[in-house]
Amino acid sequence: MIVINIDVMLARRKMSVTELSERVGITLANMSLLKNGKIKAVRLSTLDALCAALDCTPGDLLEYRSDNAD
Amino acid sequence: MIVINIDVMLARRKMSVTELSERVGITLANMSLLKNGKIKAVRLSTLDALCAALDCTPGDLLEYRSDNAD
DNA sequence: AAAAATTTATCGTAAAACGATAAATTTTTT
DNA sequence: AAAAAATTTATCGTTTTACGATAAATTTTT
Repeated sequence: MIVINIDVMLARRKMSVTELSERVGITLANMSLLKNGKIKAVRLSTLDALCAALDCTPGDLLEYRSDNAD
Repeated sequence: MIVINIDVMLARRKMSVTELSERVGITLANMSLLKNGKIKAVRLSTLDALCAALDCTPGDLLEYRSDNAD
C-alpha cells in the first residue's frame, strides 16, 4: 500500500495544515483529506506544489509498504 | 515539475514495457503514456502496483525538479 | 524486409479531484 | 471549564482525468 506522509513533513517544518493549504493553493478541506490518505489519486500538479511548499521530494511524501513490511 | 522515471527503473530491471503493463494490470497503451509522462495524475493503486512490479519506491518513480534545478 | 515492440490517437465510461460550503470534532488558548 | 482556533468530515456539483478497448503510426529489433 501507499502511505502519505504529509503529516511527517508538516511536523518537520513546524507548519500547519492551514498554511500548507494556502501555499499549495487547494482548500483546507481537501488538504485535510489529502493528508489523511482519504484520496485515491494525486495530480502531479498537486504533488509538485506540495514538494515546493514543503521543500521535499515525492519520496518524502509517498511511501510504499509491501503487505508484510514492518 | 514532477518527472516520471519508470524508464529508468525498467532499464535497471531489464524489463520491457509490455511485461510491466502485464504485471501492473493496465493496458500497454496506458503504460506507455504513464512512462512518458503524458498523464496528469496517478492513482495510488497504480503507483502501488508499479512499486510492487518494479520492486522500488515512489521516490524511485517520481522525481521533483524545481525550476532552476540541474 | 519482416516482425515485434512501443507510441500515439480516438472514443466512451467510470472514477475521482477539487471548489464551495457547512457542520462536527478535536486541539489550543484563556 | 469555557471560548476560540484549527482540523476533520460530509455533501453537492463540476470538471478533469484515468483507464479500457481498439487501431494506426512509428520505432526498434531480428
